[in-house]
Amino acid sequence: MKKTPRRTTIYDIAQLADASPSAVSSVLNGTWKKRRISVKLAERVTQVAEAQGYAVNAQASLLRREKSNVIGMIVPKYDNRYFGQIAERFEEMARARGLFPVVTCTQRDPELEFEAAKELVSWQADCVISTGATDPDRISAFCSAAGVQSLNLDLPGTAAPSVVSDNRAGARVLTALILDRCAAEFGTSGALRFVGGRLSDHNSARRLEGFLEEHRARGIEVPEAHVLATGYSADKAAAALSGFRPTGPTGLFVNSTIALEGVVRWLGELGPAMDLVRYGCFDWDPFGGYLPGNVGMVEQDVEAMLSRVLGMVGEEAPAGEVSYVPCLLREFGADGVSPRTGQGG
Amino acid sequence: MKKTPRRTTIYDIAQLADASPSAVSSVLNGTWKKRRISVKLAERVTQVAEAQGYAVNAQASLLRREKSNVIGMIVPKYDNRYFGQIAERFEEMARARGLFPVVTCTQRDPELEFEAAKELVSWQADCVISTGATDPDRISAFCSAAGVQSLNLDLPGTAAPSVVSDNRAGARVLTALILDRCAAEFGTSGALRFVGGRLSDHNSARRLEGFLEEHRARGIEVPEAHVLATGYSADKAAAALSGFRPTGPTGLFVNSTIALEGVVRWLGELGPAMDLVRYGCFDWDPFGGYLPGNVGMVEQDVEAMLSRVLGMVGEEAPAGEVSYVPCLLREFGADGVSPRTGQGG
DNA sequence: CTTTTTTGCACAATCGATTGCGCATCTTTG
DNA sequence: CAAAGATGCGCAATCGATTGTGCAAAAAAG
Repeated sequence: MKKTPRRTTIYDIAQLADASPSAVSSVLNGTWKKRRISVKLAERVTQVAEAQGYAVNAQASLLRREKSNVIGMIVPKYDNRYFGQIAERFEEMARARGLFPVVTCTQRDPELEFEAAKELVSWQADCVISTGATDPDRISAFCSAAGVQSLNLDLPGTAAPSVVSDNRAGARVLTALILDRCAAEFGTSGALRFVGGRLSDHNSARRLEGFLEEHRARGIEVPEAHVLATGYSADKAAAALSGFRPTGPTGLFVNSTIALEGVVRWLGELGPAMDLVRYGCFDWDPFGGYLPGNVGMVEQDVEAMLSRVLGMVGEEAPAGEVSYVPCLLREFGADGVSPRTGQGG
Repeated sequence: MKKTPRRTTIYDIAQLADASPSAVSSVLNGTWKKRRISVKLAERVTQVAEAQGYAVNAQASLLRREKSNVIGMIVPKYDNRYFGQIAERFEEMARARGLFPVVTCTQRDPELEFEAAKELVSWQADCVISTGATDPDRISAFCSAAGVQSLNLDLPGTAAPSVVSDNRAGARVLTALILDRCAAEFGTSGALRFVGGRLSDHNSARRLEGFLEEHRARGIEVPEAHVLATGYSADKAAAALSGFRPTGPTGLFVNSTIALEGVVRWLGELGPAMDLVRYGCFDWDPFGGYLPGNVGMVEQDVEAMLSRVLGMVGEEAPAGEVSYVPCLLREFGADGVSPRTGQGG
């Protein structure tokens, strides 16, 4: 355990174990049976390597190989349950498939997204997955020029295959739940308000579709003023609601947990009028169910999305193809447990 | 934009730009002035590279360099605000310092932690940061044998310098807050209950110290049965409380947001008795402030911790040295806003 | 005891970028 | 116009691991 100025290499080990570098290499990477190295030498090498605290130089190793098994993912944020789960489960599932996951967080910054993707290509990633990217097509174009596969997750693109939640169906089921609960608890069920997100965003647009669809199916008209998709931040959601003081039963469709933060802030300032409000949220958070007035949340099926996207790694698929994954609805307060699936066409 | 079977290399570019590979290399990595390459050639090369969608082969590049500027971090989970923030801010801050952050999530699995650290060394990381690691010393030993710097974050080790929150002081301030609020709202202030975590865990042990210290300072004795540090999970926290039905004013010190999930579950089953309960939580979550009965949360100062730990990269520091970072207290319900600092000695 | 086969291992080229060195050409100086 | 210096760029070695190939020695076959 002396301080070596340079890291130990297979050459050092070769010398110590009285073997050749090629023998050492094959022993340490497991190809030694095929190279007919004796068990005796293999054990000797392994021991020396262990004793020296050897770790392969991934750079040298990957430089020589043709496949890197590195799989890159860019993610906008780690600070909410959804993306946190995606990153965490992705690493786990990729590892289970013998791949080397490299995840990097790009803060919803389009420029950073592109730089990060480029960096992943530099690291010889075999595939780059763009999660919730603002400009996935730019990334796909670059990857395709570099001969690297790219896939989109959470937000679709046109230049690579995409896996996204079935936002429309999920939103419709959530809308139905909120309307039902308002009806059950208040007897009345006017049009809900749609809070948070931005309609230029694909997912928000799909959710609004589902939201409107369910209203239409019930013959409820949604006034334009009920659509408060003013942006992705707690402040913006709170600001959008700030002028509104409910005087009767009120239902909200909250579009993301970040918007939910703004909604509960607004609720807190409402005083007793807050008892007139019921809401549901698209996206799940463990504390969501304990917030007063919350009737349910939609959880996106991260596991299913990831296994679908990982199944596409190394496969050919048409560029614009979009694969929809059903969401799960978690209802609170009524029976409280069993999630029902936001299936649908 | 034709599909190249192999990625573009400097040799391809050299040919297209009618230059030598060494010229191309120096142009693309910015050292071309020092190598007296003409602006004309530099521009030509840059253009060809752009047109070909060139991205350096990081493997080849790093193999030749002596410093990689790669800085690795292992993190137990992404699924709570604290670690999510750490990962996210770490990437940002490291990048700002010209480093290449590589973060990997190890699920609190000691074996996986070690494997991940080894992998980071393979990637030629100049420094490995172990965050919340169960066995940081093992990682440090390996790194030191490989000649790689290692640092500990969140949980201290003895084989490398550590940066941790001042858990004791933070816990004491939180304890004081809960006791004060119980006194203010109920008039009485018996001993709180300490819920969640495990005392074999360094941070939990320090927090319990602060908890007991504040009680002692107020002359309040803490019955042994009030310490419910039964583990790190919502279920365990809920189970620890399940037999308990408060009959009078009750205060809880909740040790982590994961335990808080269990506590609010328990609260939900309490019915009206839940109005007798006030609690505070060590660790912050954006929805925490809206949970009924929550008087405050301690937020660890991620920014400060990271800038301190990043400041140690490349520096010599005594192995066992522990650097304590003050926490921030966020109070809810009373004035609700200004965080006061969990300073103290 | 040969010939053939198998076993066990080493040699050397290679992956792509970096970089010390050196050689032309061009410019300036005396 | 020659000598000295500056400018512009290419050559080739190098980083550490992988892998096709080849060559002894040992074992098996005849």
